[in-house]
Amino acid sequence: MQRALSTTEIDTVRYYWRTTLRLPCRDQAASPDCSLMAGSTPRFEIVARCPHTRARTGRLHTAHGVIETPVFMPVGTQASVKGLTGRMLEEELGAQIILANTYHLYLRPGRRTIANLGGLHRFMSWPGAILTDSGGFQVFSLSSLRKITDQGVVFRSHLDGSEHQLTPESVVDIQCDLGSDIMMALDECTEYPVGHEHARASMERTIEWARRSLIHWQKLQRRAENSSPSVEPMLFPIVQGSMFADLRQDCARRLSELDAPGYGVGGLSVGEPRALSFEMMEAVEGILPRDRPRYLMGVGMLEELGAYVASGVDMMDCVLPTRNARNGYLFTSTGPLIIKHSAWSSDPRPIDENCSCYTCSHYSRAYLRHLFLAGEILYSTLATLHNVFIYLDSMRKIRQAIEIGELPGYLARVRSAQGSG
RNA sequence: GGACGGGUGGCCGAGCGGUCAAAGGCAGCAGACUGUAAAUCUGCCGCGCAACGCGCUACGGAGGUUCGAAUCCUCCCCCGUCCA
Repeated sequence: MQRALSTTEIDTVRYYWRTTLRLPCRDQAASPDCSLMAGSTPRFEIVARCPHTRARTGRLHTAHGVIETPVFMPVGTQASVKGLTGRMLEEELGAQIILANTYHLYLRPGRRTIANLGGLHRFMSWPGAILTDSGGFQVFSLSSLRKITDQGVVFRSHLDGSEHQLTPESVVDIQCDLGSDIMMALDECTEYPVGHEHARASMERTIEWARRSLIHWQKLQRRAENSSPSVEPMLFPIVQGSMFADLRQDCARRLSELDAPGYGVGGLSVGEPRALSFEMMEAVEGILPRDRPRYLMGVGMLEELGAYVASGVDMMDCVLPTRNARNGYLFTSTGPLIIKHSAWSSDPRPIDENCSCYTCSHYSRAYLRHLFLAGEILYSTLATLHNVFIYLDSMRKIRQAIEIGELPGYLARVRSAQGSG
């Protein structure tokens, strides 16, 4: 299970990415101008690089639109960003891409149901791009309900207890059925803390699974060569290695050989101190190909987004804006606001006076507090709308700051404002 | 007027001689949440303290029985249902 890729395998996979996916070759893409060469549509164009940090802005092309990076992707695990309609996501929030989850949708309503109804986009009426997580996170979060084997993961369904095996190959198949724009390879999201040896074994398995995923995906593509849509889905492998820089780097190096269209960095924010998460991201930043998007999975707090972008992250997702909204934790430009606090019981101000979201331009803290305490459904919608807005708006501002070369100044201003609330 | 049933901490409601400052729920007050088993979970929640202990006040009111009463007895005051 820990064997290295054979040269032939690496070549096949590389060939596949460059032809079928029309990826620019890595050397070309090292220069932003080259990556825009005529005659081929690069999947990821770098638009601007920050002169002071590792940050960059870019454009990631999918069958469901172009994604401006760095991007924050709202999480819609069960084909729903909880509390929001597609129109809110699209029109109020300007979201370009959201997440959904393979494990959850496989269990319910099932891959065939979604495929028969025209795929996930049509099923949930979402016109933008969809990234599907593989179920690797559930290896971590449902650890009591699964068993890892070399073949894959056997889950006992959290819904009805039935047994299901997910393999790197089947997870690609399911994501194809769903019609994902960006598929994630099955990985093992390691718990924290673990010893070096455990982390190494887990990382080796993740690499092996990534290799199998890519080869399987390539076979599927060959079979469907003639009926391929103009823009194919992408498949991202995931860097693991727990909190060990040497393992992270080894993993990044070996996954880079696969020449994938993008890379996930997983297994962070699983309980470790924040400084470690940054350290792990920084450890792999210089190793992952610079011309491919890097997706930092499951991260983070509003005030951390900029720092991760500065360390070279292009894509992020996190349940915090949606889950915390429902639980009464609202993000603002001046720090968190806990809506249930009695201090807001008759406060006419919006959640955040600097925010231009629908919620902030129509409703007071007092009203939202009332809705929260009364258990009204509307609360969740308005709160989620606000939290997701402020995340996406923050990313918009980060992109602008990068493009005018002023990211460090912007980040410093955000930091000082966050502490002033 | 009579017969039952009942009055418990902000509310509902268990307890029916000691282990009761009194279960549980709600409300209230705070905290947590990071590729979502989450509209969830945790803590506090009579008052006062040099507070993992002590003191005070408390189960409608007043007496009583008992080493000991929210729990048993007597009277009184309320509330509900039914019968006149």
